[in-house]
Amino acid sequence: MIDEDNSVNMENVDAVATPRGKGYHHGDLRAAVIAAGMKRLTEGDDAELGLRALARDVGVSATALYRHFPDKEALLDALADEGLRRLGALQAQAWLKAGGGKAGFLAIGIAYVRFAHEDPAIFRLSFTRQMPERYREAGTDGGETAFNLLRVGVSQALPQLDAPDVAALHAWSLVHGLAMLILDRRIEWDEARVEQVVAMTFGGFD
Amino acid sequence: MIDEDNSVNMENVDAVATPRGKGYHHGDLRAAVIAAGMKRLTEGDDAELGLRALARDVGVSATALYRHFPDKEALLDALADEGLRRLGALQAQAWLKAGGGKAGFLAIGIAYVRFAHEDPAIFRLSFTRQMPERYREAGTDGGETAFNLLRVGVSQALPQLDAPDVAALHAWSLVHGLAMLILDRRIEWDEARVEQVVAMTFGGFD
DNA sequence: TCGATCATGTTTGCACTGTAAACATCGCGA
DNA sequence: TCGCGATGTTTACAGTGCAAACATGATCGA
Repeated sequence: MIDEDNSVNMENVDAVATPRGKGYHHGDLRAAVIAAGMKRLTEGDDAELGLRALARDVGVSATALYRHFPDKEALLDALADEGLRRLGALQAQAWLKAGGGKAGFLAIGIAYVRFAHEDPAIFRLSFTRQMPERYREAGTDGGETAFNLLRVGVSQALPQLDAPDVAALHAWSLVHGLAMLILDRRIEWDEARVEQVVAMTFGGFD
Repeated sequence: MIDEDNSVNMENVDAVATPRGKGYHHGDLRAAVIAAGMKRLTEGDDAELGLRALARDVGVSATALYRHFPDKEALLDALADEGLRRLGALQAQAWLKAGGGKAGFLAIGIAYVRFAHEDPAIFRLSFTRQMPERYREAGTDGGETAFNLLRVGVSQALPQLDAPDVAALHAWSLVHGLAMLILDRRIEWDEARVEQVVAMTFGGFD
């Protein structure tokens, strides 16, 4: 149930709390725990991710989780990574649906903010967490996808730009800041307004 | 030691762990606790703000803090508020030093990001925390200062703009996103680059 | 000046948390 | 078939936020 790229195959994991084998051994606990965690993150904006609670969800003793994660932080890292992967998928989808180009670029930005609004707990967990060093070298970071999409989007949508990476960072910062401010209730969610703000950067280069 | 506007007078509060009276009663525990908390936040990027540790810093039993804060969350709220107040002060200072106008506006933005870089724990605590409802109505929020400065800066620096609040939100989102991405080590701190990115918005309206 | 009262501090204890250590069970390869 | 490694369980421990009962000392009315 874990693909070679480390992502969790969510289709075969309605197995939350459903041991595949009859008894002692679970089958694929790691995937089940991650699925249960994501479920908790999805419903209920303030997610309580206690080890014991998570273990109970899956139907297993608390310390069993230590066979698959060195500690709680590692578990949260895995959840964060999964969240980033979902975000990346949404962005790719938005890009395609908008037909690429400048419109697609704008769609990517809006998808970013919308994701934060619709799945606040996942977004917060995914980003509000110091990037572990191990991800810097290893290619396991699901978050790279998100930024790379932005970077590619910039250079494809605005090929005439002289400083594409600065522009990409600008775009990323803008949507990330918007997302965070909405998450922490500094500003209210208002899709129209978000589009206005994002368009100021994402559409205003030419 | 608490001014009428609820801010903590930090000059008279080298009294961390220094009871003013001789014995049982402390003098001004609330202020001392906040000072101790800010100290912990300043040194050491990952602040451990346990109630017991904080109480030990101040030289008082753990449960004494409950005479001044209903619970830990309230204590953290107070620390967050103090952090926002400091940020506001830095921004005001930057604005003045740059002589106001468009340059001052840009300086405000850079000060925002620099604060996040130099005092990461304070910045994170101040923002990564759902805004409590009580602050929405009451005027006790130190964070209003920060945003209001931006808003005022926008309208003063760019009076010809037709949608000043959208521009202000744009500016805020940009610097906030930059700050957060740096905090969570998604990107590295690089002052020159930050200036470039910020200038794209803060200097590029005319 | 005395004494009650109330804000402020302490002690004790409880439920809960992450996690280490020792033990149980299962699956697979020799 | 046996045994060993992977996986799961039980038990225990230190640390946490917090409630309750108690101690102290400052303040204010008689």
